[in-house]
Amino acid sequence: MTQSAASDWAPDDRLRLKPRTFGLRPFTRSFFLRPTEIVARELIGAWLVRRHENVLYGARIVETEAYLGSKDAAAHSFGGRRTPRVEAMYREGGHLYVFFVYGMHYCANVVTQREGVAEAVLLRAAEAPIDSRAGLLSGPARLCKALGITRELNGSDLLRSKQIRLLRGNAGVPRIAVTPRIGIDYAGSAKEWPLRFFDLDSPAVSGPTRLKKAK
DNA sequence: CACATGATCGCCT
DNA sequence: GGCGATCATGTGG
Repeated sequence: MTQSAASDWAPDDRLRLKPRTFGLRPFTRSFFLRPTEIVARELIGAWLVRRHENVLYGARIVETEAYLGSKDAAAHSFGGRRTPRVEAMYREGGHLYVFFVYGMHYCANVVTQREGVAEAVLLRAAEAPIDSRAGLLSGPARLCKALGITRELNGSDLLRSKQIRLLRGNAGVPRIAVTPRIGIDYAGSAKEWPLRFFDLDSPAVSGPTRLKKAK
């Protein structure tokens, strides 16, 4: 097989969690039921934690994008589209939506809003616990590859799954920048909506690190 | 059934 | 800045 499976994942030791992150606390469900752009902003600094053979690995999220469901031409659920692929986006906030793109990459999203409302936050980049500059988690597909996120984890509950969870950050409020989203040229006027958020102080952000001046 | 395309990345110029 | 890899998915016939 040429396509990677979560069960084949060989974690990088640089993602092994350090003792200072062992005390990270969980999110409440209600965190994910608020407006998606708020959740996207507040997920900067949160930790995505993965278990492999009883060892914990993880990374600190530094870049996200909000996708606003049926009114957002960039969202897979635009216009109320509901197909088997998008189904996980319709779950209650706090679940994971994983999709496959370009024949070789996975992307991971955190579902927001109540069940039946298909909005989500794309995880675009994260920092490794040891070396924040390593770049192995910079970009949505590399983030998935480094953490072994594949379709097998699609639909996971990030508050309860044994395999993958999301935990609150413990390092204070980061300085946040806001720009339009990346890679959605087909989305008409929605492509200019300011829905990409990143940690201004992180070296692991994937795309442009400043907003182009208008005109 | 056939076909067009993408929420990307890495390598090339 | 450009382009090829590579295939699941959605759409249309």
